[in-house]
Amino acid sequence: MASSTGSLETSADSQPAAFSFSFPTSTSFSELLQGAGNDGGEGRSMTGASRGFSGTMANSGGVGPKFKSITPPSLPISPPPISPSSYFAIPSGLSPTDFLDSPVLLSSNILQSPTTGSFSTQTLNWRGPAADYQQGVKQENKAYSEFSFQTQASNGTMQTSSFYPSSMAISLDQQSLNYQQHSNNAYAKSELMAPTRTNSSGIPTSQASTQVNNGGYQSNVSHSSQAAQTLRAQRRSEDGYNWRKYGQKQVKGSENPRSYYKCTFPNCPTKKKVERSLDGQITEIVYKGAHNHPKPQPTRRNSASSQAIQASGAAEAGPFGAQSGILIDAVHTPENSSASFGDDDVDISKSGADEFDEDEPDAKRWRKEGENEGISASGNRTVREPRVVVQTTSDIDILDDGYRWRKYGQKVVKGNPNPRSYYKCTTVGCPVRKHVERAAHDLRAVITTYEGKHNHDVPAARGSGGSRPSTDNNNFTMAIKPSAMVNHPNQIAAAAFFSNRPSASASQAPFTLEMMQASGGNIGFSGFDNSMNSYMNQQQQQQQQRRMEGVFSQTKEEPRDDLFLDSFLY
DNA sequence: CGTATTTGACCTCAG
DNA sequence: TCTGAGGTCAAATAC
Repeated sequence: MASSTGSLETSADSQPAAFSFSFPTSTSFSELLQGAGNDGGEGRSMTGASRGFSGTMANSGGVGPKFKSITPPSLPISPPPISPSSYFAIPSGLSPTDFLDSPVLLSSNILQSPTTGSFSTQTLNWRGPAADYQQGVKQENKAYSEFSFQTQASNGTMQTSSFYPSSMAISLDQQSLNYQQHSNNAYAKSELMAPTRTNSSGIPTSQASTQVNNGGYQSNVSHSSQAAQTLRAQRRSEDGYNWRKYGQKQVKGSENPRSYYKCTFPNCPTKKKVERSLDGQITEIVYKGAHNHPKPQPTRRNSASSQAIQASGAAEAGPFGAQSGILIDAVHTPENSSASFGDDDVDISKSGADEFDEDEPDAKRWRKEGENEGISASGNRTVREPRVVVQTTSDIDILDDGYRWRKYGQKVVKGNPNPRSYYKCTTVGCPVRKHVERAAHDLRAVITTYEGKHNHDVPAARGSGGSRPSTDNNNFTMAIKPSAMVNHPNQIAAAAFFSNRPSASASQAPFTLEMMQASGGNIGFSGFDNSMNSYMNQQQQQQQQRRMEGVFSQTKEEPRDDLFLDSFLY
């Protein structure tokens, strides 16, 4: 779509409803795609900025994103999304908003994907390191089941690794709040500062790097014909992490081959699968598991960048770590310069399909995501922006992320007796939505799914006298048990920014100071114990929940797209 | 020569 | 229990 407007169609199913929406950004997805073009890197990101529900946007096809039944076209994806959940703290003095202002967010609205290196990744983290912490080292299984992009903090081992910035070297024990905050802050800063990062070869890695001007992905690096080596290099560093391809398969229902990658870091359970169109464009990226280590240092950087890196590294080391680091380098490096990163960052949103695909258990998502992708409403496969899907674990609680939300629907979805409430950002023109639900297996676990990217700053923090949330040790926002999937890079990013502590999972919505206070301050540290519960006791959680709800309820008004949703929901 | 990718076979699991 | 699809393994191959 050339225009920023897209229409969603529900799937054939029963609800024919369709609706249209416009994206805030001027760049069309298709444009983004083109820009992204072919760099082979998974890194490309596309992003769609805001797609609400995801639909895919049909690019050229003109088909709008589809919702549920149709294959989820993934919307925009940007480069790897950041992990939604990354938790990191915002340095004092900085507010989430600041991050928003950062090139990364602003520019393209695109977040990189966690894995790919795109912002998203960083921003979003999947489960935070917390997960790891919690369970000690968590079993891959769990990790996997949860979701992907996490930036986890690191485990002790990793931290000591030479790869990481000195700042990163922290022992597990240190994962105390301070540490986390420290790292988080660093992380956050780094992100702010460095929107892009470079790959080992000095090329901006990840999508971001590859992207170019249009905000879309750039394919500088790899235009279709790039050498395999180039591709390899990119893969390794796209999102700042190193990946090893361990399989490729043709997925039924899709003409696009799906490639499977594993993080090469020892014992890191993170995996990602990338689906590319025949022309090499990434149509979908799904991350699974959280990195349990900081992001590897880029091979080259200038002094300025090195600082950034360090910061990032620290951040990465933190809970969220993993993904985050990506951006940093880029910023400082010439290569990175502005440009590109937008796309990467932006990205991701998950396609609406996912979101609304409520019927599908998260557990299956990893598996099913690939299917359907790229199919336009008409049934034709279209090139779409890759979408990045983050799968998170269910350990997390939902928190306030600093934005104001209006509840526009609620529904009990299949497989979970707990109602899923649906919220929409109350800012006019902001397409971001999220839905929250408590896990069927554990009420303490909240699954939050974000969709779309905020096209505005974070409103004044509630309870903070109108000031933005800060990250001071005393006042920092943290994400608590976010669970679920975060699709949107943006959101993820936002979440990440808010959160300080690595929580068990990644995606989470961060919560505000107010919430923290409410929780009695325990929250921060709790994540290390058991996987599911770590954080706070139920009461606390309930309190938070109430607060959140209260917050939500405060915002009102809202448009009608909701109606659209409502039609689905009810 | 070392490392990463390719690719067919095998494994796992949901229906 | 069977079947099929997705995911993973690992030897072969490429870089």
